[in-house]
Amino acid sequence: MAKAFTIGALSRESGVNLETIRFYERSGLLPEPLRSASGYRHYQAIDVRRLRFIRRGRELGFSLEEIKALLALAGEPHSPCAQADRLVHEHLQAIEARIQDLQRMKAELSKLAGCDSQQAEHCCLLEALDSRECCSAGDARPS
Amino acid sequence: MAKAFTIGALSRESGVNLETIRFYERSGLLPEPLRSASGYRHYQAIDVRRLRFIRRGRELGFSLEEIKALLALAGEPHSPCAQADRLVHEHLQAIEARIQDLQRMKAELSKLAGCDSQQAEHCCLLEALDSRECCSAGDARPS
DNA sequence: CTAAACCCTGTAGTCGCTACGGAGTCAAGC
DNA sequence: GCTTGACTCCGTAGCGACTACAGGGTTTAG
Repeated sequence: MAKAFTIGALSRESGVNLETIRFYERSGLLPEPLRSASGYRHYQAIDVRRLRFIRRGRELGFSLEEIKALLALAGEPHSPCAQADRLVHEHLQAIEARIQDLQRMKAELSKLAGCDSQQAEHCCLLEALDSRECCSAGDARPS
Repeated sequence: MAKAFTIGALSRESGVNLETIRFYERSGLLPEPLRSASGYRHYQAIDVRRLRFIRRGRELGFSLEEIKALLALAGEPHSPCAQADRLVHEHLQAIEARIQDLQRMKAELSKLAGCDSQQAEHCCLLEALDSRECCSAGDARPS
């Protein structure tokens, strides 16, 4: 009755790479599935759901450890979800910090871009890396 | 005359971890330095400068391979800096893409945050991971 | 002279996969 | 029954950018 999937079918169904599925099993994110006589893994619908959960978590930037924790929380129907909420908030903060980081990089890089000197020794871009000064700084050379 | 640095001094001077310096040497970013009779590395001021260049590149998010390329360009005084500029532009695009990515994550996570159900089975947060639906979706529960 | 601080090499761990090699298994067509 | 091709198995190694040992040798200050 219950439809069984081979690992290839599970991969197609869940959108998770086949080798990644085996990796998740080794990592303890997926339980060890039943096996056929010849040792082939056999999965059920619930595994598709679990894998999609994991995939979605990855798309949202959670680490595998965080996803493991979320899965454990989801499996405990009577535990409060405050912990899950805390995980989300921490993760949000990490993402915001990362965005700040990248925006700082972007701003600095934008200042460097557009140098078209014909000689590397006058390239404000390479100089900027050298000296932390940018084209627009006091002793800038014409570029 | 030329002040020589041990690896520890170079580390303090450049702000790059001592083990990382050795790693950069193995990776071909730093030339192999002179050695004392007992095998200790001896560095010069130019190495401090080179390491700072690398550090600055890392702060701007360049990969070690990209930094290697930039260093090569900086060492070629007569080559045009157009190549360096292209590297910077490509890197800028990658950063912008990454920011977009993170902002998408942030937006989705923000929708999930704030659930305070007392039971995981009603936690919109975990459900959202399960079903791709969020609290604010049609069948949202009071939270 | 001794102890602390430094340095050496080589190797293994992190994270989240991905890719291989070399084997065994299964289903379909002839 | 036999072949072919697609699938699966396992174990291991690679990526990038470090970081952290272990188990030694060296230098320096008191």
